[in-house]
Amino acid sequence: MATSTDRQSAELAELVVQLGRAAYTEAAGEFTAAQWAALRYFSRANRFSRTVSGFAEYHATTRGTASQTIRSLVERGFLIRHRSERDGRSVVLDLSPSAQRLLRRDPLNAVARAAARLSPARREQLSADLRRLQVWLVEERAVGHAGICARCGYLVEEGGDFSCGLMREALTAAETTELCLRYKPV
Amino acid sequence: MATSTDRQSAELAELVVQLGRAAYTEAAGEFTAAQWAALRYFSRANRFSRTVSGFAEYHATTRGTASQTIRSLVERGFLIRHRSERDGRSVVLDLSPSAQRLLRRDPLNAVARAAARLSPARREQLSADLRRLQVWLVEERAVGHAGICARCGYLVEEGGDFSCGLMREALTAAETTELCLRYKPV
DNA sequence: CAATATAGTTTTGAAACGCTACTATTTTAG
DNA sequence: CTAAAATAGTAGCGTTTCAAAACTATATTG
Repeated sequence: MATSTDRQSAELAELVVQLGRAAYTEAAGEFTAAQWAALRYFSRANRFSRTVSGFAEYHATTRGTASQTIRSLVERGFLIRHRSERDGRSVVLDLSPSAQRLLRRDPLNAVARAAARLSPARREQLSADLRRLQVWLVEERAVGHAGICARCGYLVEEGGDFSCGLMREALTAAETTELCLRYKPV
Repeated sequence: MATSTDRQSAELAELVVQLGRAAYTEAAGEFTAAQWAALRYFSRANRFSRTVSGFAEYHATTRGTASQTIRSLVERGFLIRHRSERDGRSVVLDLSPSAQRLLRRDPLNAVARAAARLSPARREQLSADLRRLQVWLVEERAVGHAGICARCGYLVEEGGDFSCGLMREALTAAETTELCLRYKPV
């Protein structure tokens, strides 16, 4: 039977989709949805995650497709390739300065601006609730998801210095707010 | 300058996108994202909105693309076409019984199930906040958006009977929870 | 050191999308 | 009342996206 909880939950899910679409729908302009997603990802991901496979995993697509998306951005000068020193097979990607500027025109900013109009308490609550949904979703599918070090179970802090217990490397304070694919909820 | 409000808002926007993508990513299986969106739309939209143009507007795409998406579903027997009586140019689309059954496997249900795990108060709050974001978003772009009669300014209620003040037609109680493109916030 | 796994690229084919042009109705205006 | 303009929908075309499979190169495991 269809309860009112069901209906309300379905409505909520639909709202999420609508808001998400609002992002790449309008004013896509110079980039496709996948390209915006990549730019956004590489602006937020930490050095362990800033790879082709990392983006593929985050964006839930194949490595082949991710490779193409990224190639187009590299060719146009928005992403810069470096060989990884940790792993000879890997490539690390960084945003170019021009891409950083472009991100200010990210269509998703419209959603962010709307979110900024909420009261701090509301925003915090909303953010926490959405994260909770994400955790539940991920549980159900038994897959990993990304998160920031500051909320990660692997983060080690001693005397004001941070490091990652999994990768066994030091982290700057700024890096603890970056996105990581090895994220494990506290 | 990048304030912490900015960062948190950006994170929130990204979460919304991630959750939204979670829908059509996994288990897309038999339908594409656009097709799921169409099935969902036609299962929720009221009789004034259940048209090709209606879906095109809701899904923020062109009528041509919407027409193709819908045609594929009609050909496969998931949507049924009727001529509109109100407007000879229009086509009204209804879900077939098999499509109604299929909707139980809508990948977006995973998000809905997660939402259902929230406490009623939390869920209500979350839903209200997301709707607020949607209103702000729409304001910024000066476009319309869909909503349900129960929260619409055109809804007229007299003595337990409902009607739409814009279309000047009677509505059943059940219809007041359907989605309408002529929606005007209270 | 061989076998296997992983990172990334390339090619290929299918599908999606949007644009433009078109038909058929309906609405508006003179 | 009729001509013009607007709207609903479809059809064809070219571009782009996407994913699958095959492939190279480096790492890891036993």
